[in-house]
Amino acid sequence: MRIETATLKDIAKALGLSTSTVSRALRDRYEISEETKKLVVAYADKINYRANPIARSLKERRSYSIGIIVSEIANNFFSQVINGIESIAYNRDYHVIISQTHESHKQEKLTVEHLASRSIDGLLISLSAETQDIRYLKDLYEKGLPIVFFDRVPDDFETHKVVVNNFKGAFDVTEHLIQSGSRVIAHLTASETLSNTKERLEGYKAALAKHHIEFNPDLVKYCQHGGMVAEEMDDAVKELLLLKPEGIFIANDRLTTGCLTAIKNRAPESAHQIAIAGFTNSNVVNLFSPTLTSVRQPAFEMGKIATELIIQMIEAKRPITEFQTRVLDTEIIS
Amino acid sequence: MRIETATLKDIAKALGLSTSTVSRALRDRYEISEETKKLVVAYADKINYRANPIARSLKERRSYSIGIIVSEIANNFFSQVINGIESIAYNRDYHVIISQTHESHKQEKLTVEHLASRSIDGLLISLSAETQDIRYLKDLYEKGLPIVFFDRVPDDFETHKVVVNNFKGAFDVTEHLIQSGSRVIAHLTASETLSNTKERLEGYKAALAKHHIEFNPDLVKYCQHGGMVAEEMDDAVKELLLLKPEGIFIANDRLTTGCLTAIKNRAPESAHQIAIAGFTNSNVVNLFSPTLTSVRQPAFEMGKIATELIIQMIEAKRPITEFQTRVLDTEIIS
DNA sequence: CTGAAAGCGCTAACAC
DNA sequence: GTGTTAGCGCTTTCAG
Repeated sequence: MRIETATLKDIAKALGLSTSTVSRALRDRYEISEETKKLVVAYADKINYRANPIARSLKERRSYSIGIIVSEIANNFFSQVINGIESIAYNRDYHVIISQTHESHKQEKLTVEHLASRSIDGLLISLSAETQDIRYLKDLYEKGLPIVFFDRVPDDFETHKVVVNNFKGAFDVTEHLIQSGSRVIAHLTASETLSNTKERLEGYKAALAKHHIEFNPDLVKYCQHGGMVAEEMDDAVKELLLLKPEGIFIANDRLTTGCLTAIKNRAPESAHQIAIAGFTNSNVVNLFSPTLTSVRQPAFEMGKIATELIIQMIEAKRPITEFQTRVLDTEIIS
Repeated sequence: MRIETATLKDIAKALGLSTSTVSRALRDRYEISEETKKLVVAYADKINYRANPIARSLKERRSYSIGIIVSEIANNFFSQVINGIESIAYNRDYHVIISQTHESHKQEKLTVEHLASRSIDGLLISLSAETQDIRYLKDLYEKGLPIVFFDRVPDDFETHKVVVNNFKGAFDVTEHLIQSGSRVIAHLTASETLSNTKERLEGYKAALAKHHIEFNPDLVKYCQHGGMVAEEMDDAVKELLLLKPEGIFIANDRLTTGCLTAIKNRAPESAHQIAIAGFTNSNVVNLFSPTLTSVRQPAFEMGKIATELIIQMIEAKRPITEFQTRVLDTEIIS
């Protein structure tokens, strides 16, 4: 439903000018006399004129808006990233359009293509857990859509990326568990295909190696659905508990809370004996019991940086050829 | 950035037809012969044609999208509502545009007006905590923008609304605290101006009255920032603890977790003596310690209903004159 | 059944 | 310095 609003034509008619003069006056172009500008601006203000962004988009083939794709907004990490994005975008006069994939590749592709047809100026995306094939993103990119990846990034795509040092985060927290006295440390992780879970697994292994603890593959459990399916986590926890771990390192947000729940339900007595650590950006970890050592990602910061990069790409005069991968440090809170 | 895509013109040229014929064929109009339709559809499929939604919006003065305004997406309640909204909207071929107010009235007005200028077909809105003046919404509404309020609704606005039974939710949970043995029950709440906190206060009072407990205004603490400012909550908790409450009933999500934190920090020894209950849609309350009795709102359901109502308004042939206020029940989880 | 043409609101050559 | 005009991609009268 379009609401009746004043148009350039209305202003032009009222002031006895042409629409182009009005348009130019409002955009403060040098060709227009100060007098006319004042006149036009004053009248536009008075009638509370707002340029129609749709018409503008159609004409200019851009929309002054940035598309954001995340798997779930009901996830502290992503909502914090989004806040970071907005904090920069609005100051630079960009709007943002947020979309969720719910971890579905199909949904992701559909949404991205829809955003593209809406003339978004750039795309900030964290890939869905399912996504393998990024051909469709490459196509859009090659046609000129600026893309910056964050968090879950593909390795075969040349553009700006913003990630955390997953290896180091995992290494440090695993070492933390070791230093707190655990030697038998389990690792609960998501699908092997995600870049960041791979890196976290490597960090875990490296910390074990450093402390001369032999890596035991049985202590690593994969949850393909990355914490979206309670049963899967419960099964994994059940099997893990049989191995009597002294510590558990969990690779992502949803798995962390899901696994905590499973342990609490399954083995309330031993829950407090096992040292649990995991990646999460929850704001309420301090309330958890059993207590949790959390690996926190600088989500807000990540959003800010990604946005600066995408705006830089959007506003670049000539195609960018030098791309950066910004790696941020995680923080351990225990 | 507009990506190069095929247009109606391209199809028309390729097939030796006019754009209007192609347009009609794709929209399956009766005037076009089956033959031509097949031809056009086949070709459109082949080249993966997608109508440009911007051009369509400009022409039709609508966008097949629904605007959503919430205070924070980093809030389980709202993100669940949004999921409910999407679940209906996408099936009915509407896109959604999500915006946050961060509880700022100014931001709210700005965003709503921007969405309106983007030709959204309808608006789903939960008012910001600051919002008093809804004149600007009335104006848009009168100009023809369908609006459905949810959660935080104004009382002087005739349209569909979806809310929870705040009175009953508060009454029940307060009674629950009483029945668990508390007689001195504090109430921590947000700004008095929000409709739902008012109702929750009333429910609390009514439960006390029913059980012949005298209402003590000192036991009610208001946090103007509704849980956005830690200090405010901490002060309120500090004062409350002096009054030795046996139970505390907290009126909203952020306050609930914030207050739990404050109690835990301030009085770890007594935290487990006090029965705490509060409104929250957190998915991880089961992990909390001290334990919490939560009043949960049917957020997903709320989103679904609001969306059905807004689509009904959007697609109504004639102006709607009969409005409903749907009241959903909360659920107590302890 | 199909085509020509106007127009949604805006911007930007190109006149003058 | 200002106006005229074309056109972004689409839908939709109005003609034929």
